[in-house]
Amino acid sequence: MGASLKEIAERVGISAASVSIYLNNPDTNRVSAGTKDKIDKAAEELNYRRNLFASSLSRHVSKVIGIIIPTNIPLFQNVYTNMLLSGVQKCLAGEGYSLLFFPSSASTSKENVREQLRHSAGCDGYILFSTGFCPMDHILLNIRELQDTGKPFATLNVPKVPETINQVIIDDLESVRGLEFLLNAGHKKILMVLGRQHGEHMQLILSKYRLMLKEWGIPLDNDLVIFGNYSHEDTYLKVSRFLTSRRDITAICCMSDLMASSALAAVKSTGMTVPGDISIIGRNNSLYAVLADPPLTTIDLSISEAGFKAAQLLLDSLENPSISRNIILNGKLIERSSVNEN
Amino acid sequence: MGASLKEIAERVGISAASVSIYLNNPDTNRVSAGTKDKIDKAAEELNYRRNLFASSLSRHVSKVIGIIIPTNIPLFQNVYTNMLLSGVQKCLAGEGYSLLFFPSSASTSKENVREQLRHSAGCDGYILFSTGFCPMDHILLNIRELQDTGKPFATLNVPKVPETINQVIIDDLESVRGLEFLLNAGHKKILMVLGRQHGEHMQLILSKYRLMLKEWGIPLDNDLVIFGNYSHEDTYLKVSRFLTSRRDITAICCMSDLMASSALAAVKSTGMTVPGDISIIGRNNSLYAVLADPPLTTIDLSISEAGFKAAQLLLDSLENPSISRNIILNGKLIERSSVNEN
DNA sequence: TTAAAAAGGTTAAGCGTTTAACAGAGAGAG
DNA sequence: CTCTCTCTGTTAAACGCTTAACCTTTTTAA
Repeated sequence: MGASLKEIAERVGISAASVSIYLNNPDTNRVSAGTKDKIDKAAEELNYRRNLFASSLSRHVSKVIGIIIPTNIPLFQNVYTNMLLSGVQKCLAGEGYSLLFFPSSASTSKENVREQLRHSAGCDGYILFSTGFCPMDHILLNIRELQDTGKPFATLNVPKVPETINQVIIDDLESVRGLEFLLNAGHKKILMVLGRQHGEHMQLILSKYRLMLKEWGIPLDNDLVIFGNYSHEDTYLKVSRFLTSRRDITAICCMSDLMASSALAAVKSTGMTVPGDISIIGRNNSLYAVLADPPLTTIDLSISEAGFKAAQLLLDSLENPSISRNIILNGKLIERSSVNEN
Repeated sequence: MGASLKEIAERVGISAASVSIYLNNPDTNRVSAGTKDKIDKAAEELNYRRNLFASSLSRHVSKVIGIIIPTNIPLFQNVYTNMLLSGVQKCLAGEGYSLLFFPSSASTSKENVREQLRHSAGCDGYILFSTGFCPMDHILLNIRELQDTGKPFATLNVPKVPETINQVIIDDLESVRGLEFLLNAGHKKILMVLGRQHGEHMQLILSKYRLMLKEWGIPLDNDLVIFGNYSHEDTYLKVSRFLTSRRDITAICCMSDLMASSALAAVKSTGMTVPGDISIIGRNNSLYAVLADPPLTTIDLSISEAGFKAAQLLLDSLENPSISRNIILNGKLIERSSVNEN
């Protein structure tokens, strides 16, 4: 198929080595100007393009980063993950790196990562994404697998990862900053709309939640916590069902803007108003929040920035594998019009 | 670093070939049961994982598909592209293929694709995405580049590609089906909110638009066409500005749900109601449409299905490079509550 | 005039896997 | 007792590219 260096070399009448030398460093003085022209011409005519794999094999460097997302639900459907990816890609592409996404059919995050890594040797490094619903033992196993590759890697918002590992995390306090804001605004009966119940992330958030209620002297009411799966249908259904039985809440705190938008729709469908009757706060500062009516107060988690930084961390440790860095990103509250004082 | 076959072989006391043979085909009878166990043990202990690049080089097959998106604006930020990607990935991952995204710093789509392809030899095939704002000559050049690789490829919603090329397209009529629906509902003064003005896609849509107006005997009014860049801010601004000068329209037809949501916000901000004063129709059937208030009538383009099919096409032609197929997908109208009879 | 340096290459080994071809030892068939 | 399988391997080349080391010939400097 594609022409090889050797074919170019033959056509020009020189050795493949010379062609390689020139193509990899056009300014070289080990190839004469005339020969350079001939190489260019031959390469053009033969449609030469360098074989990434052969080149990587020889150089021990591939300029390819493996993206490890420990789930086999379809990729590219989740705003949160997409924003992370966007940041990662922006940084990596800027430095000339390619991104590789591996297939995996395994359904548990444990097996899934193992399978993705199985045929991955050759990448220069990896970025491990958090999916939010990995239990802690799986997380630890995933990290272990990654370490075993012997390649540098960084984790992206994976909770409770040892400090010796390159990581960027979005401070967990942020998860309840929305709650804090609502409490400050005088709300006492607040419905929490969280993500998947099992998974380390949610456990952290839950404990923060309980702690904060305690600080404010508000009694725990387990009915006021809804676990969901971040989808619209699910959230709409659960919030609607909740509202048929109880109307005493004055605010809803959601773990994503999408869920906040769904909650908003559910509230509106009962005839209640936002923020008149019920205040709503989201999280992520995604487009969903700005497009909602009323626009949603939310927490900007600088998600794509987190992705960018994780990629930076990885590239750093490609240069200097011995150092490892942790970056903690803080969210900031974006006030719009979905929250009233109570 | 990562252990190699040779290291396993040494530890077990056999040749690397045997290890390879066993690992690639665990049922082989060219390795004894005892040896198999030893290999497993050694592979486990040494954290062996196969080097994708070396393996691909040797086998002439990599199980890697290159994703070519002719733009260097950050990836993973556009719902439309993400939905396409999602379908592509779902199909490819299901068949054990990895996805490779190449970097490129070039800003014109022409140079951009060339650069992405430059170091790509080794992939089994490619999928070329449409960005919607490529001019025709760039498209043709891109296709040419792809052909020059000698590898199979498929194009995904790239307009006017020769029939001999694997492609899935979303029928262009769909682009104006929203318009048709509004006309049928009795609207005559319809604001069109389109995408980028230059680019083959938009030219096609424009001509369909003009044709349809002519059929309905409605005079052309160039002020009723707004070109945008698919972003919220831009759309909101342009529609708002439009509404300050003219209020005689009864409907808005948008090329994406996001733009429709932005238009909706702009309309609401003037105090007018949807669909009371102005009807709005979107396109894509994305979450934006279902979350909007009122939920938007839209055109379901089965985008992720298009991605899936393109991947299927590619895999087919990996098996049988001689055949090529075209798939045309039709959109269907999803009626919700943003359009009134006029 | 001579030594050193520059110019313009070449050779050959190596990267980690795969695979066609080969081969020795034992078992079973005739 | 020989022939042919079957088992269980091994060898060596190949994939396409890179790179350290080497080699002429020509130019330059002193």
